Amino acid sequence: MAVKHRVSRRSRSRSVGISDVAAAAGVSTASVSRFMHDPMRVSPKLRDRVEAAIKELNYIPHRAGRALASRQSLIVGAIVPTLENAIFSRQVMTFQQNLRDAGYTLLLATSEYDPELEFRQARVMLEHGVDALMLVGQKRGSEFYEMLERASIPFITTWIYSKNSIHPCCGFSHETAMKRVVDYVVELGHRNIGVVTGFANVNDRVAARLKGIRKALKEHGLELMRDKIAYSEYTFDAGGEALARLLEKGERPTAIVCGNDILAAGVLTEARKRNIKVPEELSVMGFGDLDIAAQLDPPLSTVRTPKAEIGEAAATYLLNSLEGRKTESRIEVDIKFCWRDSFGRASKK
Amino acid sequence: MAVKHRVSRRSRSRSVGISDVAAAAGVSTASVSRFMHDPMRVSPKLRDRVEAAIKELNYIPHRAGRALASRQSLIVGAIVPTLENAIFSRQVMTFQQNLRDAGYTLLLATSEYDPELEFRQARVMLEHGVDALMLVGQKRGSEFYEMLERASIPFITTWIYSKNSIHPCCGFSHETAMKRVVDYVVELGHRNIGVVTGFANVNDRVAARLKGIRKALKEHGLELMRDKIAYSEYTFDAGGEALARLLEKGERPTAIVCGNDILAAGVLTEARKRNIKVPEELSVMGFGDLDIAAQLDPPLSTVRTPKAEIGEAAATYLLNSLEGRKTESRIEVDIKFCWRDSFGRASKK
DNA sequence: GTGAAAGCGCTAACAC
DNA sequence: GTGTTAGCGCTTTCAC
Repeated sequence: MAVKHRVSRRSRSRSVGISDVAAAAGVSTASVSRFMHDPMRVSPKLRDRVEAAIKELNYIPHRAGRALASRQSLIVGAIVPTLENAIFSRQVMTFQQNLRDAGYTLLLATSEYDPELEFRQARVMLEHGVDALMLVGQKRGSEFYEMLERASIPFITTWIYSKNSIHPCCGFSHETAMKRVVDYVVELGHRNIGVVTGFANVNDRVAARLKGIRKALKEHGLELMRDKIAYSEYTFDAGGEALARLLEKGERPTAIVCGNDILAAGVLTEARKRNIKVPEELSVMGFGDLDIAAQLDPPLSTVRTPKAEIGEAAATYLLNSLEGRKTESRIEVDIKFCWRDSFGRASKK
Repeated sequence: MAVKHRVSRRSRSRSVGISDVAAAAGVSTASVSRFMHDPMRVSPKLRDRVEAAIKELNYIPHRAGRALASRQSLIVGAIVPTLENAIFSRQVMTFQQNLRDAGYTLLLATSEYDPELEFRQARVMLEHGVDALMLVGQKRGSEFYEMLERASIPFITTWIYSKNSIHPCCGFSHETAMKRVVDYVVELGHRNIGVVTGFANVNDRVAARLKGIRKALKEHGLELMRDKIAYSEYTFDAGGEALARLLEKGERPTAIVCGNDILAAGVLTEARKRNIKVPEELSVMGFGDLDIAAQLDPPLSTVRTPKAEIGEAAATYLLNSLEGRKTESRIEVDIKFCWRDSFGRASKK
């Protein structure tokens, strides 16, 4: 069976092509091509014959040929860090649906948060002749953007927004988001705030969030001490361990701000394990608003990010660019703060 | 900006191709091609010149050309129902990683559980000349399989397993899985068992699970009454509503068996809302073992399915087929029953 | 080991 | 409206 495929690919009796259809219908290949793209451009008589021939022969056009001749692959690429994080899988799904409705197909790769790998994947996509490309984040070497420039295809960076962004982008300001969160956290009386976050060196969104946190604290005359930050992988267990590390050092924080909901869930569990009451003794804040956030015990306060909207807006931007339509290239989406039971006022000691 | 792309695509000063490289290196295109595929097949002197030319010109080979000439796209397709369900996004991610390591790229589409759409997506993939295809489930019209047959590419159906499967497959028997679950549930003393499940008419795995449930009950002299089944969308809220519907009818079940963990989570929440104690008054069983299962309150009993393993095994099978290696085409993966606090003995009334 | 040249399946300019 | 034809960028015989 396995062998069959290999053999058959090579020696396959040249599968039916446009010329076979043309011959069967007694027309030229050009007419078949015209029929394929816009049936109304050929006469009814011819139309029927071509249609019949296509059905008869089970003709499936070969897009590689088409791509070569028309310089359009009708493929759009997307590279996301991972599909294990629901925010990206949701984004990709919506992206794909919108592309499909416009006749494009999705070439998908994951970078696993590895810049090196992301670059290689992008290169492969360009080799495949993608008509456009969606990326996550903006932090990458200049060779990357130069490569895109040379390919001169539209691309967009997502989960990033700044009015003055150098590149087209679609997202929100992580800095502003966290600034606002922490402003409110301080307002609730918290002074000793711990942070559980992903690794900032690999991910520009994490760095921006930290910046926002620091900014807010500074404005309130506070400072984010190094021993109040626990860097962690984006897993449930790592979140719990991160809290454990935080608790080992100095005075216990009254609030923990987390880089995402998975980490926050881990923190919640670890807190329960240690008999620390949430939110009475410890307030916990997530980020992302995964479906699970509201189901946790206690329900998790978090920041709702519009995952689907980002996927859709990215698709819309790229499609507009491809079709030559005028379109906004710095797209801000709304986030929402969801205050649930996991977060409360600072306990007065 | 938008316009720029369109214009530039059409009028782009023919980007650098293999002949440019050949010219720059003072060799034939054949030699460049040889160098690309196996540097050792050209002399060291020539090798250096070609390598330099490629760097110099930033040459990026165009795979459409290659695909046309070599009859290999180096693209593999995957169609899954959705990426919103973590089992599929996990599977896809692993699938993609394994493909990438072998030099293939992933073309991805979702069917949204719509057979019609799945068929169209599959067709598009064949148009793109995918070298192989991964699908979910086996229930589809014969035109579908005939189309694949004509394309004569290897494909595999996943989340399905049967020794005697007509098509290559990789998964487990949903029927056996649920039979074993229910056998045990009955052993725990449950006689009045409710089922919250997805829609069986669109999904062969759901149907198989129901079959397994019925079979187990029958062996124990029980029967699955129609009013003990609640069909539901695969969402959290729908799971809760499904439980509500079940409770409206007749005597309250002592156990609820769910089609997946999301539904089960909804059931759990609805039960709490109604002050029904889990597991004392109502036992709840999920399916799939998502990360959240163990975090729910109480921790959810469920069936662990090897999502990554399925993605990997599917990739391995397809790659083996493509490379002409002998390979098992009916692959069974192990599932594991996770008994956690949400499930207990039937209460004695 | 290397080059020349004939396509792969399709589109698009041009001529009718 | 329709057909002819010259490529698109690459691989792959086949000679040398």
